[in-house]
Amino acid sequence: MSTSPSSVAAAYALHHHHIHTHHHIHPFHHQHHLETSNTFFYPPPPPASSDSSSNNTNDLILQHTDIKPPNPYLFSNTKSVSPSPPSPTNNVATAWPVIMQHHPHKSIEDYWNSNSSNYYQPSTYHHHPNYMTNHQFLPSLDHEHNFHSNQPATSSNQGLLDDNDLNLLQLRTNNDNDDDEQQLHIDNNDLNRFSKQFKQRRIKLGYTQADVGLALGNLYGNVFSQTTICRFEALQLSFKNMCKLRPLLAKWLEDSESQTGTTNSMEKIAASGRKRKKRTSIEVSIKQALELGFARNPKPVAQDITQLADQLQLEKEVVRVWFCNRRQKEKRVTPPLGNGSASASNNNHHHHHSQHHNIKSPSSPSTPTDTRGDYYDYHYSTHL
DNA sequence: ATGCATGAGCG
DNA sequence: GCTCATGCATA
Repeated sequence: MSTSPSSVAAAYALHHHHIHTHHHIHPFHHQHHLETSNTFFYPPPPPASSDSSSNNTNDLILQHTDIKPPNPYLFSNTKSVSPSPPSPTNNVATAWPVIMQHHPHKSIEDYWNSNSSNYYQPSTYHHHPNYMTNHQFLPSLDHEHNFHSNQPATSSNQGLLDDNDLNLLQLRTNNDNDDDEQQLHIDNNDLNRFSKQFKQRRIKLGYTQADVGLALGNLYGNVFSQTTICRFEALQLSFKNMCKLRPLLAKWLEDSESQTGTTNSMEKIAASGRKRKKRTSIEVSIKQALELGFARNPKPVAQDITQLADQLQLEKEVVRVWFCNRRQKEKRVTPPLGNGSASASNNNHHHHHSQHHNIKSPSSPSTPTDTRGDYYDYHYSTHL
């Protein structure tokens, strides 16, 4: 089943070709409230209590109101049609040879204001008609425990499941009401089994991760990237995030398996907003130093960050972001392995002490709308 | 598959 | 500035 019925590759190739062929950085920027203008629904954001101090619940209750009816007005079916184009990523692998190296004491604004080659003209899903910010419809969930999974989940073929597990797609419901009264009980075991099964069946259907992400957009109004689908399958998202995505993916799987040979097509609308900073390449030795710093103090204050950045000859912003990402990593359902057994399961028990203390800058927030928020243009490439 | 990055929302 | 969801670009 090496044939992926995807047409994303072509779209990717087209888009990237467009990137390094044309230059379209001009000052006139359009209105760029894309999220709101393209959003079908805009429920009030959840309380978003994110810290472990907030709640303790053993079972997650998921409101089932997030799944939207199919979105028929977009795209037609191309499943099992495309002759399996080459991998999208390989086409552009060498387009941007320059890796930005460490550049201490340089603010991000300096980069934004310079037109050096440190910035890309990014492509983004944000311009897909079905794109929406997921903060906008996240159910409020608790998730400060039930963490104890140690699934490898990185290779593709392990833990094969048979079709008896189909019932995983139908979650237990507490209410019989069809539309909005359903509540789903999800725990780590659910997620574990579902993610494995999902991947297995996705592959069986001949879809790539990217296909799924786009199909979700066409069906339910939320586009997702290959990255997100990949992380879902590998349990590399937060518990809450996993629970949010699970119903959508379950529904997609159902639909795809029922109507074999119909529906589902994918398409990528290439567009670009502001340029994206090039990914900083951090040396291995530097990373080790950062890890040490993280072990010492996972939440360094600004001063600590400055100092560390100074020592390591990195931009402060890079260090700050590194710590942010590192903290997020700790919160995944499948946390980073390696370091014995220290941090791997610290989400498992119901601790309820706040851990936000030294993270205040009492004087000035100073960046309510930072200077980075300017889009340049939007280019909707005429695909194919 | 994953490293660094963006942006929303919250103080 | 943080968290959190998410993704481009790349290994």
